[in-house]
This record gives sequence, structure tokens and C-alpha cells, in this order.
Amino acid sequence: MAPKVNRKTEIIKSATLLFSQDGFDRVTVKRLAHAVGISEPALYRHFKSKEAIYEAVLESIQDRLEYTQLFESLKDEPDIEVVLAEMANHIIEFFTLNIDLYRLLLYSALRGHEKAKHVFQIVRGTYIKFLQKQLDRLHSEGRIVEKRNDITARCFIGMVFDCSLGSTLWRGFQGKVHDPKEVVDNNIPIYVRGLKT
Amino acid sequence: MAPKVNRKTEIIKSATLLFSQDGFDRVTVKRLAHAVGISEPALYRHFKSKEAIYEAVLESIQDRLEYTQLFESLKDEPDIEVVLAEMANHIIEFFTLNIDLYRLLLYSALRGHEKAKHVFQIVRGTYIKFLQKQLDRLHSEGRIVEKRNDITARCFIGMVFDCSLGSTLWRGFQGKVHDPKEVVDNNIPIYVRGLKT
DNA sequence: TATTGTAGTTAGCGTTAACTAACATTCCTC
DNA sequence: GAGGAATGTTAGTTAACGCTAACTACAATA
Repeated sequence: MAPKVNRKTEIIKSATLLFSQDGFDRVTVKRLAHAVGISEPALYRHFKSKEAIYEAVLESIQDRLEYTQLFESLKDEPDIEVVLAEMANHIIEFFTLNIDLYRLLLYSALRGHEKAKHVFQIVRGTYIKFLQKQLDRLHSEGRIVEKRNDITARCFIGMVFDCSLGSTLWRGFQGKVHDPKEVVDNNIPIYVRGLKT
Repeated sequence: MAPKVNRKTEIIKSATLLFSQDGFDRVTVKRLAHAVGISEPALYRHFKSKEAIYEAVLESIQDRLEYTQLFESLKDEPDIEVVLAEMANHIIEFFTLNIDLYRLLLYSALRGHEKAKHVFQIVRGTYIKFLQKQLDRLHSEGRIVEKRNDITARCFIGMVFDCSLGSTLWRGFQGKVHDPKEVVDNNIPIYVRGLKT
């Protein structure tokens, strides 16, 4: 009856969406099964537990990320403005295409799920570590002033992540929701002027 | 038998802590009752439902906030560095004293609870609006450069909030957790240099 | 053709959640 | 000190959850 797609992938896709919308606890296995178009026990053919589905969702997130091209193109960039702008755009674009992910990760991190925290740390940490390395390099080249680059990197990436979240979290609420790109365009020059020698 | 404290207040206090630790859904009424030292039905004497307890928790958060003194002292401050530093310290201090709150608010906002979103918007929005007003003033006094001050304010406050959250959220994880004060001390000069005329 | 594995179904088990009925005790007020 | 409100208890009910038992349909292959 059901069309012959890859059920496992289909389940992960639906689960990612549902978990990010309502959180792990408020998504029932029944609802998830119906979202895929099968019955509950059929779902258990593919995953041994609800938790296992969740684990698979987290695994799949890591696969969706692709930084190598970005990092390659920025590793010798002399202009701090270009480094910051391209990293910010990369993050924003990713979360625009995968709006569910940041919500899901944050949700899970708040819940204290160890694996989710781990994934979040990897996603966020990869950007932070790379930016820190670039800041170190740009300082050693005499292009930017001396700073605690680990902290600067953490804050900049944090700001960009926060903006990405904000645009999905606050939609329809009193506080104005700015386009993340607009936000970054306004703030990167502040950082640049604050950092350049 | 029970000591004659104000039970309602006591319940709200326990509920705030538990909800912020585990989220609304993972806190059972039974657990909450035991945390207070009474039985489940006794708790229902004071609140008509679990949701009602949650509403009361949200109400109480607004009471805990106190900005007027801070705002009064900064409304004519000529130095952007002082404005940013004192606002940041105020937020950080508040969340250090009430570590549960930001988690709870964010948790609830993700869950989509309208009232929680509203409270979060008020807490965050009050800081942002005040900062924006000060940036407008400082610009009109010729002390800082022209910017989209709504965005600048939103990002700065977002950064501070993010740091406050980070210190409770990521504790014990691979990514270094910086002391929020240390973070602010490193980054405010960047903003200041980026903004000053 | 018989066998086997995969993917589905219906019906229901065991547990736990929120909440309630009915009754007991304490405490304030007259 | 009697009465009533406030605050507590024990022992449930109901509904929903995660998950399973038992069985079925079907395609691929020996």
C-alpha cells in the first residue's frame, strides 16, 4: 500500500520536524507513526524504541552539516570582515534551510540529554574553534588587536546562533523580528572596527 | 504538622526550580508535592491544576525583576562603555542569583507556551528597548557612530543572555565554559571601540 | 512450490500521569 | 469550646503513554 520509499529515512525526517516543534516528551509514538502514514507497531519494526528514533535524529543532524568548503576558503583570508561575514552567512543559511535543527538541539540540551548536548557542542564548537584559530592568525599577522580570542569567537558565534533562533522562536510576537542577515550586516562592522588594528 | 509558612509561595518556589531543571512535562505533580513536603491532593488545594502552578510561576518571575534603579542611573550616562558594562552586569547578576529563570523561560518559549513567550519578551524586551534609547541618545549627542540601534541593542542583550545561559547549560561539557563576567569584560571594549566616534 | 524475511495490521498489556472523592485534622473566630 | 474554613490524608478513577503479542500480505529466492 505505502509507496516504496526508505521508511527509516522518512521516519527520521518526520521525527526531526515533530521533535523540534514540540519537544521529545510531547511527541507520542502514535502521532509520529501517523505522520509517517503507518501504524505504531510498524514503526517499531524500524526502531527498537522512541529513544532510538531520537538518537537517529541526532545522528542525522551531524550529517547535514558541511563546513569544510567554508573553512578551506577562509583559512588564509586576510580581512577580518570577510571571515566574520562569511561564517555568519554560512550559519544563517544553514539554519534557514534547517530551521528545525537549532530548536531541536536547544530543546534537547535544556532537557539535559547528554547526546544532544554533545551534538550541539560539536556543531557550535566547530565554528567557534575555527573562528578562534583565524583570530589568532589575524592577530599574529598584525591585522587585529590582542584579545581573548576564545571568548571573542564564542560570543560572535553565540550572537549569530541567537539571531537564527530568534527568527523562528519569536515569530508573531511583539518584539520585532529582524532578518538575521540584516542583523549581521549591522553588527559585523562594529566588531570589525572594534578588532582591526 | 507542617510548619506554618506560606504554602503557595513555597510551591511556586519549588515549581520554578523543578520546571527549570527538567521542563514542564517531566515534572510530575507528585514529585512537586513531595518536594514541598505535602501530598498530591494537598497541592490541589492551592492550585486547581498543574497548568495553574505553571502560570503562577511565570507571574512570579516578573515580580523578581527590578530594573528601575539601573535605568535611572544610566539615563544620562555619557560613556557608552559604562552603559554597556552596567547593563551586562545587571543581567548577569540577576541570572546568577536566579539561575533557574532563563532556562525556564527558554524552555517554555521553545514549547510555544504563549504566556511564557510573553514573559520572556517582556524581560528581554525591557532591556533591549532601554539600551536602544540610550544608543539613540548617545548618537544624538555625537558620542557614537550611526547604526541601526534597535539591532545593535538586540544583539548586545542577546549576547549577554546567551552567556548567562551558557554558563548553566554547558557546565561540565567539553566546550570551555567562561565566566560570564570575563566574557563581558573581553567583549565590551570591542563594542565600545566599534561604536565610539 | 515451499521457505523465508520484511513490513504491515489489530488488539491489548502494564504503567504512570493528572486529577478527584471522601474523610480527617488543625486553627481561627465568636 | 462549638462551628466552619483551611489544609491535610488515603485510596481511588480515567486516560494516555510506550511497547508487545499475534497474526497477515507480499516479494524474493532456493
